[in-house]
Amino acid sequence: MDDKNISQAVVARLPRYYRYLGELRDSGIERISSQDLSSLMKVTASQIRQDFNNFGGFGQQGYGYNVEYLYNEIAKILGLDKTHNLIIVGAGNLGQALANYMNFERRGFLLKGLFDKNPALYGKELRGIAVQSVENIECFVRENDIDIAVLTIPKDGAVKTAEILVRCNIKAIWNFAHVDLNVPDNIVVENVHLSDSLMKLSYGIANQ
Amino acid sequence: MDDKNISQAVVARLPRYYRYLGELRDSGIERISSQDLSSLMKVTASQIRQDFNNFGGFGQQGYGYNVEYLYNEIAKILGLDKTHNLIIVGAGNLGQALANYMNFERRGFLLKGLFDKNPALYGKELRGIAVQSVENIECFVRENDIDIAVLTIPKDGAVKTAEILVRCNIKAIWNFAHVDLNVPDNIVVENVHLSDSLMKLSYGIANQ
DNA sequence: TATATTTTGTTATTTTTTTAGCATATATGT
DNA sequence: ACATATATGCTAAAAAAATAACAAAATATA
Repeated sequence: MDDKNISQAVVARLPRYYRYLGELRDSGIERISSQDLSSLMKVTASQIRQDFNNFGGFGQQGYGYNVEYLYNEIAKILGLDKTHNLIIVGAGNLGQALANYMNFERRGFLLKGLFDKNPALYGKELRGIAVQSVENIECFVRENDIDIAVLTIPKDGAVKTAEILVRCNIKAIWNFAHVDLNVPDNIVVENVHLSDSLMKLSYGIANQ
Repeated sequence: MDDKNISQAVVARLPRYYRYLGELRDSGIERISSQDLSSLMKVTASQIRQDFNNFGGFGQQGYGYNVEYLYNEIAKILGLDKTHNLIIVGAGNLGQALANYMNFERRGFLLKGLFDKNPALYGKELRGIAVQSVENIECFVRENDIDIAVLTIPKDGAVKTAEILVRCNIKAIWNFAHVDLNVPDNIVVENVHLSDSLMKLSYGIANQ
């Protein structure tokens, strides 16, 4: 895209801004200043202005930011104005939870396929999508314009599946497996390491 | 605990060190230098040494780090040498996934209770634990020495439940709800905002 | 319409985090 | 036992991130 050197820290804050702006919009608020957003979100007004300015000037002096406009601009920055086709690999508890939880569909993330290596699950339907064999991943991804693969399988399978997905020119992998995937730079990997998160929590308890 | 000013960035890296050290240990490696760990983990050796030195000197010049020893020390730092009792509030797909996935038990996180507001689920058992009414949370937490509450419910419920949990002197909340909980400073909150994660991924696609 | 107030965008400063450099201690090899 | 190679812990430097400061622009008010 146009902007080049946006730090990960900034990107990581965007979804939270997006969430707050959405709530403001839903409650009918039309405009907000960085100062007011600051006290609402418990971050500095300066950081808010800096963050937004990484992507251009969305506000107006003396007025502040138009909530609806800013909300939509952030959506565009996050790529939420486009739809993405995704598959879930691993139809166990977590995979099913994500498939069913597809609140994501509202945001343009469309579930197109479900895969598992356990034949007992083949044909089982979730949200109208039948589970099929992991053998089919390669063809399916190529033929159905899949952008995102969600990996909810154990680590060995995740590593192997990632290799297949790379061959299929997948754009991004949402990785719930407890392993670091080694893929080319042009493929986006977003890790959700739940046990890491729980350990951070544990650290917090141990160190008040 | 003893150490005071450990940055969040350092803490966030500890689980990953722990994971790699565990794998090294399991494959029979006895010692490792920061340099070798560096190329394995793709972080600088300097950062590795700095990180560990926040908690004391675990290595030896000319030798490196003893894998088993370091692994155990990090476990202590993360509080994994103690057990924690936890409850899951919200027995929907995600709650069930986490309950069943309790690989966490190996690390000392013991599931003690399951709660939901849907009466249809009452009595349903997961890993030998029966789902009960959210009405019972307060008593249960007080009487069963619960440290951690996992919130896998929608945001409105999460906010209300958090208030109850604060009254019960819960130590930590693992929050999967899409909302920022407002609790006193002495209560640890670890957020897992899956949609934030998915948006970061989306950003990655949009900006290659 | 003029004046005071608000509030951004941007530059400057401070703080935090990461990386580099090196003296010192240990291990290894001859 | 001595010399050489390793590799930490720590200090110093560099880079990145967060915060503060403020001029310029727009709004609100009288």
